[in-house]
Amino acid sequence: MAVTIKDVAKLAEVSISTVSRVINNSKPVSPEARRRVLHAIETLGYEPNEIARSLVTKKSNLIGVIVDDIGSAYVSQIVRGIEEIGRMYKYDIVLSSSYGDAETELKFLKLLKTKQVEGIILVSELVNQEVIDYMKNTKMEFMYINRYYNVPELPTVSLDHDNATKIMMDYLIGLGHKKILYLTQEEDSDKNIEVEKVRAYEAAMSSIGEEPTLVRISNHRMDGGYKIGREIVRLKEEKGITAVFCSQDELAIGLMNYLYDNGINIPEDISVAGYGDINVASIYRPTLTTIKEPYYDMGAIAIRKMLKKLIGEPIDDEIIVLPVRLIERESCKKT
Amino acid sequence: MAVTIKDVAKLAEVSISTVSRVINNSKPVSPEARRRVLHAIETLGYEPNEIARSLVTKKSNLIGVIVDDIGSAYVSQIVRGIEEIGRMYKYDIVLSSSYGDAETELKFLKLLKTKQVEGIILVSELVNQEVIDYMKNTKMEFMYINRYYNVPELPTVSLDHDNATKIMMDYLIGLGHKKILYLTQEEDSDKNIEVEKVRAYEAAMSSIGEEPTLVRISNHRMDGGYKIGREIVRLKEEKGITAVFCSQDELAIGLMNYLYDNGINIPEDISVAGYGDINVASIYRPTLTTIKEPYYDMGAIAIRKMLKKLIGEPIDDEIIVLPVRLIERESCKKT
DNA sequence: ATGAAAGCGCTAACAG
DNA sequence: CTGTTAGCGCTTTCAT
Repeated sequence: MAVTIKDVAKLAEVSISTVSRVINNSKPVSPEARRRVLHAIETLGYEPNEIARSLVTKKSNLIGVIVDDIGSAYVSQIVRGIEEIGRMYKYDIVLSSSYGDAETELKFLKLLKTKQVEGIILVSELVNQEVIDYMKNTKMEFMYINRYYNVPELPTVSLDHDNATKIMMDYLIGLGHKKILYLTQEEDSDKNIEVEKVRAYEAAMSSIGEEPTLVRISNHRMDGGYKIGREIVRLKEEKGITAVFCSQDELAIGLMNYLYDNGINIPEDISVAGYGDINVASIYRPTLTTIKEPYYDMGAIAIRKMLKKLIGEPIDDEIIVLPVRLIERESCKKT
Repeated sequence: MAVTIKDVAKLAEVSISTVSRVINNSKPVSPEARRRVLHAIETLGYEPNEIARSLVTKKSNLIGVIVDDIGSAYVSQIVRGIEEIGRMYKYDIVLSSSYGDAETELKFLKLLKTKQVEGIILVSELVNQEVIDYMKNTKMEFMYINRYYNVPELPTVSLDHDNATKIMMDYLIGLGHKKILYLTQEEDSDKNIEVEKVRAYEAAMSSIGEEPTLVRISNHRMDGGYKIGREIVRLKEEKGITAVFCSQDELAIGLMNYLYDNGINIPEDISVAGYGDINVASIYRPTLTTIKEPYYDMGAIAIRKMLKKLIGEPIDDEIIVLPVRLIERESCKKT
């Protein structure tokens, strides 16, 4: 059995209350008693049992984090932000991956609650009405991060996708491109952020008097971008597309792989732009011109807001909209 | 205040023990009582407090995981393995990142212990004698995963690097390469796995009657590989190097970036091989021929062994040595 | 400044 | 099958 506060008290010849007081610095203790307690702690190698402490204080110093997949590059960046800031406030992270399953998300939400986490940050890739309802009805602190969908009902940290899209389109147009293709997701829900991005894309196209060329696919991962490559090359021939703006970096990389494998050069033969700035974007050659979604910051801000509430610091209640910016690299060139 | 077992007992008009029994299915309960309890749980929305439960059962169902950096690609794969298997046994993961700081590793070790985790998996990139000593003297379950160093004193899941190196060298030699350069780390500790890899490399070179060409660098991340590119090109000219075997994929990718940026084609002008099979290895173009270190499996095996001990299942006590294999891709060609 | 005692929410004998 | 009771290790009144 591990050494407890009782053992320390006995050795130091004081009561357990006194031991507790020196551990927590909660009340004045005579120098002499403090010395003996400290010495006892030292010789016994005592370490307080946080579980027992939590039971009485109702503070677990735990934040639950449910992610889609910790193996996903952008997710791990978000978690990095959460973890690093949480640490500064002495909070630990309990991590669960839902692997895109809606039921699992809900299950973990409940499970983490039983573990007495003080708040939950959910990094999701889907929109789950059950989760929304559950979270609206429980008073646990909560923060929602979703790269693909807007869920205004839940507290979140959001990005100005409309503006970001505009910036990229302006950049491409500034480079002389007119026939710009936008590779996006299939229409599923009006919560999909692609609806506003598509709208911004179409507005930009119309501003230069061009017809939009939209390609929609269901698989927004790399292989999705790869598989659609053929179709895009066809469109390039048929419509004279000179630039492809991909709604996600993964799509862009997949597409560039297809083009590489088929002897088409980037950016000489065609320009490709991404959205997200995942890790590989700067590693891949040619490096990918893209919009930087600040993943680390998204995690950091999410937990910081949560912690402020938990700690009772004054909270800036407005919705935080993080800046997005254009990262100009090699994959797009003047036409 | 949250609803407790007492509230349920009162509403169901039974004792709290009965409630406990139905929750845990630990002892027979009359159908009638069970029905009432279940009903009460339902109407009150009762969820057991795992903290309280842990305090008495001494089972937290928590595994502490300390990693170097969750944002690192191979690390997140290991964690994925840990998390996924842990989940199957109803264990949750408490995650901490040490960011390569030895003191932080130790601090987290102690911290997690106070949180009553049942075991700790440490994914480290350094060798920390204090950690070794601490873990040898505490009876907490422990598992050590280190991509760069062997620490035989600690339970671990290891890879057969000697064999892996041999396999790669045989492959390269089979392709007709003779002047093969090995890009490795600076000599620091005899625990560095590079000592056995270098030995295997040298043996292979000597078997074909060639002098080894070793290049050592301190920075084994991507920019390290990039920066050494110039020197490697020089060696290529001077010694007629036709293939570069990099001790880590990161190095290989960095090097390929340098070569790309300087108009040198892979594999036409020079072959490049990696070690690790990190995510980008298959994404980058040309795709990287490499040795697959099974990161996911390493995490999965580590926690599985730990859980077996925790659960008391019979344990196969031998050291598990995971297979490594050659992944033949595009970056190496016949000379 | 210190100790005694109550109690956090739950499980596990123990008795019936 | 069920209720009573004693704790798990700790914090926190409440006295002194």
